[in-house]
Amino acid sequence: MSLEEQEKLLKERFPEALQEKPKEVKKGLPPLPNAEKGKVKTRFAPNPDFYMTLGNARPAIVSHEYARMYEGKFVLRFEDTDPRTKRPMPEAYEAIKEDLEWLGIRWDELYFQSHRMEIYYDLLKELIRRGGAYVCTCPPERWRELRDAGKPCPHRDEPPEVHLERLEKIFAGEYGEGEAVVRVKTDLKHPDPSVRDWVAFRIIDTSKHPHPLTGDEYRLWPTYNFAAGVDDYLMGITHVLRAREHQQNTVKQRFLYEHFGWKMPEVIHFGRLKLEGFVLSKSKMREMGLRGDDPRLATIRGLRRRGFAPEAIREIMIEVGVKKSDASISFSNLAAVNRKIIDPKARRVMLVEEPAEARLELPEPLTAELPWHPKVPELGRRSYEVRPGETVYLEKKDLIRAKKKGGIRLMELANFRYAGYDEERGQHVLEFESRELDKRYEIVQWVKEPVRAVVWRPGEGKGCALAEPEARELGGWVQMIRKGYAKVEGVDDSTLHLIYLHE
RNA sequence: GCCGCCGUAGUAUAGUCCGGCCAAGUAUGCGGGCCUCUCAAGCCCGUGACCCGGGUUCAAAUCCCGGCGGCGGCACCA
Repeated sequence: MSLEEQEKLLKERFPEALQEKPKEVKKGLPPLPNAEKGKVKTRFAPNPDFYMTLGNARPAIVSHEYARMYEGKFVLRFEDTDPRTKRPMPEAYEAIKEDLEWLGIRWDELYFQSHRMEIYYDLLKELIRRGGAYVCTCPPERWRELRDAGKPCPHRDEPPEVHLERLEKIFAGEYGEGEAVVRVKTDLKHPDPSVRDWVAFRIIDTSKHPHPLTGDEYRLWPTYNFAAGVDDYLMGITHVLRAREHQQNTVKQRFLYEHFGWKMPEVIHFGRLKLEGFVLSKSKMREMGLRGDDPRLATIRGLRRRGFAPEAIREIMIEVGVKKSDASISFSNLAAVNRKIIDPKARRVMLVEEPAEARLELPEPLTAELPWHPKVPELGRRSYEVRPGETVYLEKKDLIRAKKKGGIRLMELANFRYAGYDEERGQHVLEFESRELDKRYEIVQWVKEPVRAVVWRPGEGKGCALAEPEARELGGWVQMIRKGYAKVEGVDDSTLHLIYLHE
């Protein structure tokens, strides 16, 4: 039976079987496990050691979005507990907040871990009393040997009082960096050696490495696993969304939760994120030695300056979601999402990058009326008058094609016959043909009495161009006609600065 | 090396838990067309994927086993 015959038969006998089922097209993030409306609490916990990057935007956006979806709460927490190797960058705190706000992310609660040290110390003492942690003064190499052998260090089984005493000595400054650490008891036979009695606190000499917020006030600092683990509980976080590099940390933190008798939040790990053509790693970005808002950077402020809309970044992050596999965002995909958002706001501007002069032979002056946007009349219009014999600038390429085709149409102005090249004056000569739109000819942008423009194509460099005079008044997004979208940086010395965005 | 996670079109994602409505959806890209004083936007048509090999089953993207591939972790970083 052919498909058609089968369909016919079905239609006759069981018409209900052919009813189209309304297929739910799910937009947005998949549901969260064990989530209840009104009770979800998520967090974004950046280390303020650099500007926020697109990579950071993923946990920030999905965490915030989940809180919003479930009408829950969202926490912003700065994890600045390493004044030595990942020393916080003082300006990063405010920069990250600004970037989050720009992305449309509002937080219900704000914390700085460096201001929570007393809380961590109290909990540490409690943990020691419970026999869940100990102060270890073994030399690192010795400890490593024991760990690899799956054996306890001599301090592990000492009574809590000994450790509490030693802890006081640490506070009193009797131990230097590396001379003592606090370890959480886990499983000495755990297949992953790094899980075995992991370090919860270490000494950092803040007289040499002052913390930007607390100076040298504290010298015993919690590690990520202690501080984040404890805070997620204390702050009532129900769902933790973080990258897969934290998978082992979840294993480690589970031991902490067991010692305290706490319930672990749901933890979701997602894969690595790549953006075609960009470096996403903070350390590599730092090495590049560029300003935080350089448009070549995949920092939030870099993308912002280049012209990406916050909605576009949000949308793409929600689309990518929280899968465990790695995701590589293609630039054209990001551009497409962005284009849809900015296109209605982008005024069309005529700009010539490889200019050649053309003299217009006209019987009488002509005026071109150009709307700033073909579909959005509210954006207004401007007009230019051209007089007989006046010089305009066109793209070299367009003039070459005009020569081949015999003519050219200057946008909204008129059709011209290509009448040759005036060697003496170094000008192409275009002769007026007609006003009405002539589809035989290519429609091109043109400029007269232009203003200087600099177009910065991130990754390629800056190039000079000539822009129509009215362009001086522009701001925000523009579309360089036939070239692509750009962001207006500003005008100085009567030069218009543009950053090329995408096609 | 050891431990762990993941493999759906060029890219991203839906479907995988609970096998059949999947002859695999959507977006973007790409090709073509329509519309349009931009090569933009909009509209229409087309293109293109279940990592490989076995097994279970009437039926496998989905369950099982084995390969292969990618990624992550193995810090007194976060």
